[in-house]
Amino acid sequence: MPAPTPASGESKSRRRAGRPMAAILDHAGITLAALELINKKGYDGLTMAALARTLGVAPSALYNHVASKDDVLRLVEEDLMSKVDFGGFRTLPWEDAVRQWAYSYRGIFARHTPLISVIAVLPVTDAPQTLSMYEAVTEGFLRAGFPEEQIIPCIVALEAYVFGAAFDANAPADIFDSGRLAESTPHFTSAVRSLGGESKSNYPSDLAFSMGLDALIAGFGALRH
Amino acid sequence: MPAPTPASGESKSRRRAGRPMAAILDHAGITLAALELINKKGYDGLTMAALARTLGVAPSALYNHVASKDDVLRLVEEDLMSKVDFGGFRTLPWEDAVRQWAYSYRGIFARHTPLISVIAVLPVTDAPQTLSMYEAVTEGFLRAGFPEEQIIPCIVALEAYVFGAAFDANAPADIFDSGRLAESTPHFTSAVRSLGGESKSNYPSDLAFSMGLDALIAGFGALRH
DNA sequence: ACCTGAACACCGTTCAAGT
DNA sequence: ACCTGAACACCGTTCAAGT
Repeated sequence: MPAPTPASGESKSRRRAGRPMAAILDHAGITLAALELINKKGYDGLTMAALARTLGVAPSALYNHVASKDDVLRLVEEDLMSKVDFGGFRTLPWEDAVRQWAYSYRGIFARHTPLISVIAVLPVTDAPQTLSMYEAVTEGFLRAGFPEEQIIPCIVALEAYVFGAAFDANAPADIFDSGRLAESTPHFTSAVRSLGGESKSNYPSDLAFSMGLDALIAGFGALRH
Repeated sequence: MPAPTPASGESKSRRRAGRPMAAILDHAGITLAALELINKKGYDGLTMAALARTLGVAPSALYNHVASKDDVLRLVEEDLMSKVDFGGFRTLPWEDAVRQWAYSYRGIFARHTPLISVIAVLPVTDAPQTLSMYEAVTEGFLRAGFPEEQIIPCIVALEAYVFGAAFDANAPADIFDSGRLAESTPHFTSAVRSLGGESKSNYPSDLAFSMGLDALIAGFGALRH
């Protein structure tokens, strides 16, 4: 966990007496502090008061730099988007690039599901990191031979799948335990039992994610000319 | 919008002076009132205070019937699940049944996206409506010739896709407007423009949903023996 | 330009007191 | 058994007053 140390050339110290830590009150500093808070206490712990506390200022001071808490969430989202690995679209076959991208995308947002409702409805207009991801992915699809007008729908569908799967990755292992109602749902209960134990991987939904992703890649891949 | 009229045989009137409406304070009544509130004011309008107001009681009275607000959300979720159309699995070819189910599922939860984070992590143990849907879908997959151990992963993947797509259905039409940054993302901007106007359907994400669903159905359908 | 401190209008939840 | 009313510990946000 990288501590929010101030940038290098601080001539006038921003540190105040009695404050444990100095941090720079700009978008980058706010983003860093928000991520630190989320990692440490989860999204319930991300309050404007806690954020201000981390930064060593009064809560109201934040409103000189962001318009609202939603604004903070948008800053965090942009930072996360820049961490999604879409590099494969310049180096790998299309199928592998999509797979790498989707796994990276899901892995990051599985730990940030509260952002998904924000992203899905957020116009991309002032989100440069998000836009540069879309640009790279679009280029990858073009190079792979997709008709231009099919590309955005493919990306939208893949993203929907990734976001939905990100929620599943947080599900408890016993999510499909039918409990007392097992005897009234025999086929379902048996199908769940046939899956076997939790030995295979970290997330019980990993097999499902892999299967669905394969189907999407195969189906979309056939659209290339 | 069905008004929350009291059940038929009310011998002692529950109406209080000055209260516009009577409603029964049980799980069914609370669910109905919550749905009415959500339809009228959205999820921001669903507060314990507003719910109590609708029901004509003090907020604290609700806690004699539910443990928390999350409990209320679970009641609403169960009610919505009972409205998802999975009847096709007993009457239609597998492909058509999946398509009908997925469209119905998405249509309902597109207007209840705040529930998705609750559902995705909620053990199915005490959710009879949800379980009966899973049972019917599982039966449909078995009848269609799926190996038992493939069924749950297929359902999980389809559900992930449906939930993700439910978010998209709420996106504004201009979500992909790259704005001032258009010239730095030429391929993406051009791909968006090639989609044409909004003439085709209500939701701009309908084409994407249809394409992804086709791919999942084709890919999974090949697993039957 | 940017901060503080007080205040506002809410939240969900608890609990003693009533009937 | 189930309700009321008061209270608690919070929220996000605004704004006059300072520097």
